[in-house]
Amino acid sequence: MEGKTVAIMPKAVHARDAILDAARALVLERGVQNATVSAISAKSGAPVGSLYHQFGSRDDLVAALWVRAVRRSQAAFLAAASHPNAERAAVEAALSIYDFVCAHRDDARLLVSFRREDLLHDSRSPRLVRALGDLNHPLAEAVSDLARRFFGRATRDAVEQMTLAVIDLPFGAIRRHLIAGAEFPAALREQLRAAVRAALRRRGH
Amino acid sequence: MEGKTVAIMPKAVHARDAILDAARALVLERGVQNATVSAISAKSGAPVGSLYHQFGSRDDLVAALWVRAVRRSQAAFLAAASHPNAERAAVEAALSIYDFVCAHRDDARLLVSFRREDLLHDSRSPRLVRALGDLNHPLAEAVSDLARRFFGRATRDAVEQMTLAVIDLPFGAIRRHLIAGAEFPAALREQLRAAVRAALRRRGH
DNA sequence: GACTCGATAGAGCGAACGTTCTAGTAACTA
DNA sequence: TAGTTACTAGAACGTTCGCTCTATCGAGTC
Repeated sequence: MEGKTVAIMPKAVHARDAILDAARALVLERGVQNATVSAISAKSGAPVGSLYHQFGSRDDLVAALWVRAVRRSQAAFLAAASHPNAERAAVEAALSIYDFVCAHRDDARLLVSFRREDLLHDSRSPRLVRALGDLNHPLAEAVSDLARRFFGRATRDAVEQMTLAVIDLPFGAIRRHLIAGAEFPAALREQLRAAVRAALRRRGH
Repeated sequence: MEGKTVAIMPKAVHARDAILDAARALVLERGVQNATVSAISAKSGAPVGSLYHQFGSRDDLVAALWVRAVRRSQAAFLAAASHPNAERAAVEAALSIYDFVCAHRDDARLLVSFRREDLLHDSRSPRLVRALGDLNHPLAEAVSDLARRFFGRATRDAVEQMTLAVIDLPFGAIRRHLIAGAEFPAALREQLRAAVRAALRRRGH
């Protein structure tokens, strides 16, 4: 046997975040299907057995990657949405999505690499379905609350309109640039703000 | 060789469109990776050999599926964008995306199932790269023209702003509902129109 | 030192995939 | 009829994938 690096380093447990970072890099490089178990193993240095010991399956590993990015992106949104003034809360929450994308490019690019639904299509594991379903609860509640405060009610239509303004429009505004890997146009943030305001103003309920 | 006039091709037993429809159904059912060659073969009735005879490879087949949907979605957009009044042309072009999604649900759902980039990540075939790259030219030209007519110029910033208004915002507005498979909220079209108008009004160049 | 136990390590398994291969068929040409 | 062409047909191949299995390591406890 070759005199391998035995006993030189104190045994370092392969950190969960380091493994997820490796997986994320692979996804951003060539798409989800490029993050194979052996590729993640090679990139992170953690052997296959360790990956299964920590994550259970490849699906769960990718789901954990997704969950981490979503959690990170929600933090700023929830903070902005709690502004006492309802309109400012809504507009700032919408822009917090834009700002998150600027500040955390890799996680944001991951979130436009595939869809939550793509993780569930097999729906093999009910635990995974639950985890991913519950993920959106804090966000849905915040949007509902915004609708109640801004429109005076949280009917289905009101919540839909609020969702369009503070989630769908920001998402649409950044997606193309994010995928292309390009810098954002200088004026984009203000144009988005105008669009969000307009989507809030028109009340159909 | 020269004398060979318009050859009457023996019509294929398994029509190209029928095969693509089968592939589309598989993608919509469980995502792109569910559209395996053998699954497409089983669903369409065309044997594997025929698929390779007609499409060359699985990548090319999926690309053809994508191209067909994109071409269909562009037709209405280009027609709407040619309206003599520049603002109406822009707004109607944006709404034509919304309308296409309502009228051609399956092709629209396909277009939000994965990204053009996911077809290119391997970039094995330069021909495929070209075909997918050229796909957007008509659209890019139309948007450029809209920017010139509406803003008076087609600078990078003006084109970016027009793209945001007539493509990114409509895309963001419909994506979530399309993925969920839900009916669209009744007021969505008018809210989108307001957002598009707002995104056009603010000029930063 | 002896024992325990969670984490490390990677060779190897069965299944599924994209692709190829060779044979066969129907329609048109001459 | 014989030949040509465009397509049908599906068994078979080699690769790669997710995952399992067994052995080992090393820190903590006695």
